[in-house]
Amino acid sequence: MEIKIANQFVKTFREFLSSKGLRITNQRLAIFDAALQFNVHFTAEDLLDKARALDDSVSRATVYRSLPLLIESNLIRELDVGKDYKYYSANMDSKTFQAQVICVNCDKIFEIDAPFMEWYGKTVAEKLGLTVEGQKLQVTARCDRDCC
Amino acid sequence: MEIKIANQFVKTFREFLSSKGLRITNQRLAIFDAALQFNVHFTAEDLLDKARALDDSVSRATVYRSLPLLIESNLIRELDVGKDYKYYSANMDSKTFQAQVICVNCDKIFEIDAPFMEWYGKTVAEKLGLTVEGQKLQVTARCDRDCC
DNA sequence: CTCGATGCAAAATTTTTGCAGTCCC
DNA sequence: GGGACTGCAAAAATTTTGCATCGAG
Repeated sequence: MEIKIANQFVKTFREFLSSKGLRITNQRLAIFDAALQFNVHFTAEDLLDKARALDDSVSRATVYRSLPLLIESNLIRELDVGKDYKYYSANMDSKTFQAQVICVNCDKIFEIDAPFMEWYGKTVAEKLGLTVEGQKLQVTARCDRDCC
Repeated sequence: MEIKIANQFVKTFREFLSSKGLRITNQRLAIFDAALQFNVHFTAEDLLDKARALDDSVSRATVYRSLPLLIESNLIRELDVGKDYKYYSANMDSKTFQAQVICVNCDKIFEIDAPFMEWYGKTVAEKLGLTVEGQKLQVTARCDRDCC
């Protein structure tokens, strides 16, 4: 069943590429497959490693060139939590707005639904006469003992 | 009067350095003075330029080594809006929590009071059993025509 | 076949660091 | 005078890019 779900996403990805007139290459498929294998957030370098396990011809450059496509296709989300590198995660169709809680002790990232925020940010931006494109709420926190 | 206010902050900075057993050097003073001259957000490179106008012996390394001090002293705030470099701004004692609205058209950063958010983020993190260290709300938006 | 896509390595960009010399206290 | 501080340039670290080659359609 897991595999069926993954196949569903792969199909969506292939359709996205086709609709944009982009080519369906082994490398792009390997990178996307690799992204789906992560249960937690991953970095570009993590993704390169796992993609190479599927197709060892995948290069770092192609990973970096593919990430914007995956984001544009809405199948991957980018998470900038203020580190020098970015995190990514497969976007399993979570429709509601999510806030991130980042633990400074264990570096774990919790994502929690915060549907109210969407309204709040929109209201704030519209007061300035701007059109909202996106928003994020990040809480930096510290685990006392047993969070990890 | 502007100058008097600035002098007040400079005094605070000198006291901060002394209390930490750090030395009061011309370079550190020039960098801090330069930071106070900005009316808008600035980057490390902006700060280097302006600090060099006050003391041309200031090096890039010293700017980068001073920024953490200025942040720790609570006289400067760091703003990571997801670009590859960071923004900074003199922290003129704004006590309330502020959200940032970043325009993708003109790159302008608006800061608005959002005191409610502080409570919201805290509540969310505490539900996870974590202690809040800090938080930020960022809205990415687009100006239609006359915002800049 | 054609042109988009890739791999490689070099470049770019921001920030950090090692080291020898400087100057605050 | 001693050790914190600085400047310089090289190093880090992540991401981007130029170019020759490859391969999807």
